[in-house]
Amino acid sequence: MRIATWNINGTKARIDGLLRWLRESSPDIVCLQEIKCTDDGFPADQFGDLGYNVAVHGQKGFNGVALLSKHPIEDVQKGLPPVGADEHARFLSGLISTADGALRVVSAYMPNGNPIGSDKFHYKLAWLRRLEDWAREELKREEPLAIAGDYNIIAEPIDAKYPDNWVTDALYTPEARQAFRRISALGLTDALRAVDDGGGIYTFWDYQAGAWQRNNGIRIDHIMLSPEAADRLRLAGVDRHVRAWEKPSDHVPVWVELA
DNA sequence: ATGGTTGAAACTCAA
Repeated sequence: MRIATWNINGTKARIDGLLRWLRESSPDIVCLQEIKCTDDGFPADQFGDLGYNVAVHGQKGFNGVALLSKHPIEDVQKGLPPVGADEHARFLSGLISTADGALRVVSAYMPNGNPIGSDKFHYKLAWLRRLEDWAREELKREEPLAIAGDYNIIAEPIDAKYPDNWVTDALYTPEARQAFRRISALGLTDALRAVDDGGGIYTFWDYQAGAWQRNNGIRIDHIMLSPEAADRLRLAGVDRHVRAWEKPSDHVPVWVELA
């Protein structure tokens, strides 16, 4: 079973590429971030035509996350507890029932947090604390769980082509990297790192300054697996070729294959 | 040091 995550940076602007990618890679479950539209504006019918059930937690203009699944989606949770703690649509969770049992899947869009030291930076760190609290409780269930999305964290130097360029960016601060380590230490496995820790694998290339052409990328989109899900991990990868398509997102899909 | 680009929606912000 294939689970993928993709920050599409706008549903309307990306619909052609998104449908093309869904047809070619046909993942069972897809976590989308930055859909940048309301629930009503999300083209659920077009995904339904490809055999997907849809859950959406949208917002006008910014943020917004969604789940697509060829299997039924149950027990949908919109927003990271405490739900009243922010107005941003950044967290959506669903229980996916498959032939091999239930699997909880989270589509998450972590705050960017720039500039360092600003209100946005403190919001980022507080949000990551809330995610850590949520994950700690959820892991007590000892069930298959995948927390997938745009973490907006460069966890290690090997996750950037030029790590020195990022030392003044919120994505590579000691605080953000520590938050990632705390979440990992709960018992979650970074699937791509587990399959290939050689570095040089990126999931985001800025639109500016020819970053894609220079392969000036960073790895910030992650699929984190509970022990019960990690036991079933067979493959993980990045669909970097879609970054060369017309009107691309600045992110590319990341995926895992579970037995 | 600066500027470089994109999306959504509004004449600017977030990334």
